Amino acid sequence: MDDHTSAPEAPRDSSLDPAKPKDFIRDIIEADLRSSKHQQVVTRFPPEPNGYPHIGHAKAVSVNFGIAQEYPGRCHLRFDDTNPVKEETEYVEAIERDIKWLGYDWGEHLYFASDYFEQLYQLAEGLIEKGLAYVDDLTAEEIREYRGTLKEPGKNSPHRGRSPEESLDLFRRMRAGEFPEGSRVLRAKIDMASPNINMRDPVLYRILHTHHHRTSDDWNIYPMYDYTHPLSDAIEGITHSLCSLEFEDHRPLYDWVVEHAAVPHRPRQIEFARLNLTYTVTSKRTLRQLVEQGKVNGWDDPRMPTLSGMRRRGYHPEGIRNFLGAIGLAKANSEVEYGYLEHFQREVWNREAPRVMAVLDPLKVTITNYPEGQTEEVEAINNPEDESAGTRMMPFSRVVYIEREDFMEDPPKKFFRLAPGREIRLKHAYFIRCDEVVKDAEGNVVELLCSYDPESRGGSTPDGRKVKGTSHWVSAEHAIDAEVRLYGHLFTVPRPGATTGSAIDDVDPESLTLLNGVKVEAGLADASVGAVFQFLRQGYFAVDPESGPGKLVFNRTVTLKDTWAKVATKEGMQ
RNA sequence: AGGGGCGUCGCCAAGUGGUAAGGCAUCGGGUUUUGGUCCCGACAUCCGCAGGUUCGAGUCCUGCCGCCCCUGCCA
Repeated sequence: MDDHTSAPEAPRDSSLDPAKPKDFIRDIIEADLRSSKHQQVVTRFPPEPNGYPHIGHAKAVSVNFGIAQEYPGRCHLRFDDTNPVKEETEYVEAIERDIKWLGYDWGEHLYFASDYFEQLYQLAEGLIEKGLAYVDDLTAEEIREYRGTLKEPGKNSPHRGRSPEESLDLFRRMRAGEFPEGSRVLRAKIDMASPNINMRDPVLYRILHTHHHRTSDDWNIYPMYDYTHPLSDAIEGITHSLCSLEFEDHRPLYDWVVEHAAVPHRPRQIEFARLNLTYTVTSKRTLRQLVEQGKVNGWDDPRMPTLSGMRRRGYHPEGIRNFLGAIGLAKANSEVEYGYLEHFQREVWNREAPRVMAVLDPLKVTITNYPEGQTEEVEAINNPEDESAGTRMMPFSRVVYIEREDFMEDPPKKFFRLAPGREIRLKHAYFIRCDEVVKDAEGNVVELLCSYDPESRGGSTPDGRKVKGTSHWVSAEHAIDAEVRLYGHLFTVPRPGATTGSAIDDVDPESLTLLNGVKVEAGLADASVGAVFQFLRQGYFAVDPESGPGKLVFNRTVTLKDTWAKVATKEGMQ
């Protein structure tokens, strides 16, 4: 069975299609290539290893790796590990695994900002020597006060005029660990009156006596993002440093650092809008709260927008890539409908997923004119979209289960399924007619007594008569039990937290529905974890890792489109 | 006393002065042993608003309006 948890082949270059409109970033890159400003494009994906990657990261991944693949150049995976208090090795492993799963490859180009700590330090000394950086003794609170506000300029620190010699000495002693955390920082000397707050002598280094996941206890000072990032880009020869909109204000600082530190290469930062999805949240903080407060069952809960959650839910990386390609790349803040993501999942699974019969809410059907004790096998098509998928044999016998919602005692006009006196087809098997309805003491329908037409074997009759409905079914004697988990949106509102102020308050406590008495084809018994099937007329379902010998658990990946549900809702029937 | 961005169909999004692509959704219809898939058709006289330039403006100019981001020794 298909196990898509292994790394797929490299994504296809649909974007090389000249008919497909390009985005503003690709326009810039093509111009740079045409003018020979660059011979080859070099991008980078720079995650901080402090959380699990989610669909928002996937956009950044597909932008950076996708562009590098198209032009073609290369994309570096660089962990931005400059803050040891928040970062862990567990996350770097998760990030590497998820990028591979998405179908991208950094080859040899795996880097850590911490690899450059020594180099970065030397460049900082250079800045101090040139009088472009100084050690400041102000407290964090004082620095904040001196910074001014959005509308008022800041004022110079009393230590700003310190000589390069004195700053250098202090900086070296900071490195040596002579000072406590928070007592001093290294700052760039730029302009405390700049209208851009990022340029008001930003902090370059802070003292942190913290163990680092890679450099251990080698360092007592750690460089800030605004200093580390541009220099790492420059060191690696990144040509286009693509990041999200909130860094637009940092670009002057990015350029300042690259210009004044002693590095030869000048990368260009370009910003684009990050992905927002309705009914979901992509803030690491909120995601962490969901996990820690037990609102979900871990980072890979199928309701989570994490890539590990989506993988467990049965999402196909190709569908995610196609989605990301379809939403485009622009600078306008936007919010994409969740259903658009689902569309691309249906699109790939419709093509790929084997069809199988599973009855989610079983209703017993006894075929009264079918010989007791007899079993026969009918041939079923595995995938009408893929002839090479072939067929399989399904056991048929006197007692079968059909979906409870496929029967109505008193059907409305547009209901095409089974009802007293009506005939439907059991897919790939026979026509059956409902003769009698059996109820319990409370009046609930517990069983249907039907008769079948022996002439209709395979699903059609010699007389050519039609039925309006076709149901999936499973032989009672041969079916096996499974647990099925149905998922709805994790949140009750399209914009979690928008009105309540806290996304956690908008969590839908009923986003998970557990189904226990599900009856599935016996052939599913040895389905491998991660495999995805189409449960006929129901949707796509993925085998959950919690499955084991004698225990089958499925996660609903996405439903099929359901025109009937739409009609029924409109008619006020359901 | 601010600075940086963004506003084209319900949701994304092309468009780079020559008379509004495409996808999703929606609405009709056809095919169908999945009310799935597939196929056909409809869906912005209009581009945040108001002026102006031009033979011609979503694209240029001016002025408004609205939304997002920035005052971590986080990234």
